[in-house]
Amino acid sequence: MTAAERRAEAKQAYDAYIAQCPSRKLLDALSDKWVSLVLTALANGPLRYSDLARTVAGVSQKMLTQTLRGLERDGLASRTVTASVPVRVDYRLTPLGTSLLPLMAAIKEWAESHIEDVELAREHYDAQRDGEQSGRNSG
Amino acid sequence: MTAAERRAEAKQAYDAYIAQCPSRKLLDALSDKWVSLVLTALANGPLRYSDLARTVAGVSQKMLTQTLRGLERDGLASRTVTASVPVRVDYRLTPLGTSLLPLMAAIKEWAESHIEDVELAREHYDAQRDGEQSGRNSG
DNA sequence: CCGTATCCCGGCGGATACTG
DNA sequence: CAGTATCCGCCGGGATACGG
Repeated sequence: MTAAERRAEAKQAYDAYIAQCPSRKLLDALSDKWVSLVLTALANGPLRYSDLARTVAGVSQKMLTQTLRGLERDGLASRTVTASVPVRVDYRLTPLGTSLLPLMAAIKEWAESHIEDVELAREHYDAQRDGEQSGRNSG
Repeated sequence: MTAAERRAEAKQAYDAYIAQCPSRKLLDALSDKWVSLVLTALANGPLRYSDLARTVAGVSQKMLTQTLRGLERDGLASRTVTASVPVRVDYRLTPLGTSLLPLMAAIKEWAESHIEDVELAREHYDAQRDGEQSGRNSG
C-alpha cells in the first residue's frame, strides 16, 4: 500500500468523522485565515472588492477572491455585480452570514477577557524552557 | 527586492496587525485542526496520552503531541507525569481552558442550528455552477 | 476594476525509526 | 507508554501575467 493510499484512507476516516460533526464543519469554515477578517470587514455593511482588499490589509488578491467565493458558496455572503465601466462588484453579508456575528462577538469577548492570560502562560512556558536549557547541568 | 523579502515584509505587516487583535490570536489558536478536538476530548475530564490518541481518532502521534504542547504553552491544558513503569502522563484542562468550553458550546450551537443552511447553500451554489457549465452554449 | 490561470516555494503534517 | 528526530510528499498561498 502506497503512502498516498494510506493518506487517502486516513482522510476518509477523518472526513467520515467530521461529516457528522457540525461544529467541526463550522470550525473548518472559520479556520481559514481570512474568513473571519473578511466577515468582520463586512459586518459594518457592503463593501466593494477593492475596499475589501484595503480593509483586510495583507491579503493577496488570490486569497481574497478565494475567500469570497467560499463565503458565497456557504451562503454567508452575496456578490452583486454592477455592469458599469469599470465594473463594480459589491459583497455583503447574507442573513445567514449576519447570524454569525453574535458568535464572532462572543469569540471577541472571550479573547479580550482571556488572551492576556494566554500570553502570560506562553511567556512563562517559554521562560521555563529556556531556564531548563541553561540550568540542565546545575541540578 | 527579492520575493523572499517581499514575503517577509507582508508577513511583518500581517503579524503587526494581528499582534493588536485578540480575536485573531484566539482564532489562530483554535484554527489548528486538532485543537478543538483535543479540547472537546478533555472537556469530560483528564485523559492519558494514549486515551487521547484513541478518542481523537485520526490524529497522528506527532500532531497530538504538538497540539498538546501548544495547549500547555497557552495555559489551556496541563500535563502531569506519574513516574511509574510504564510512565503515565495525564492531560487535563486548566481553569483557563475550561473557560473556553462555553464558547465552544456556543460554536456548537450555531453550527447545529445553521450548518444545514450552509450545506444547502453549497449544493445550490455547486448546482448553479454546473448548470452554467452545461448551459453555456444554449443562451 | 475585478477577477482567472499559472508557477513555484515554504511549511504542515503523516510515516517511520529510535529513546527512556 | 510517551514521546523525539528525521525524512518527505502535498498543498496552501504569494507573485506574476493575462482576460473581460
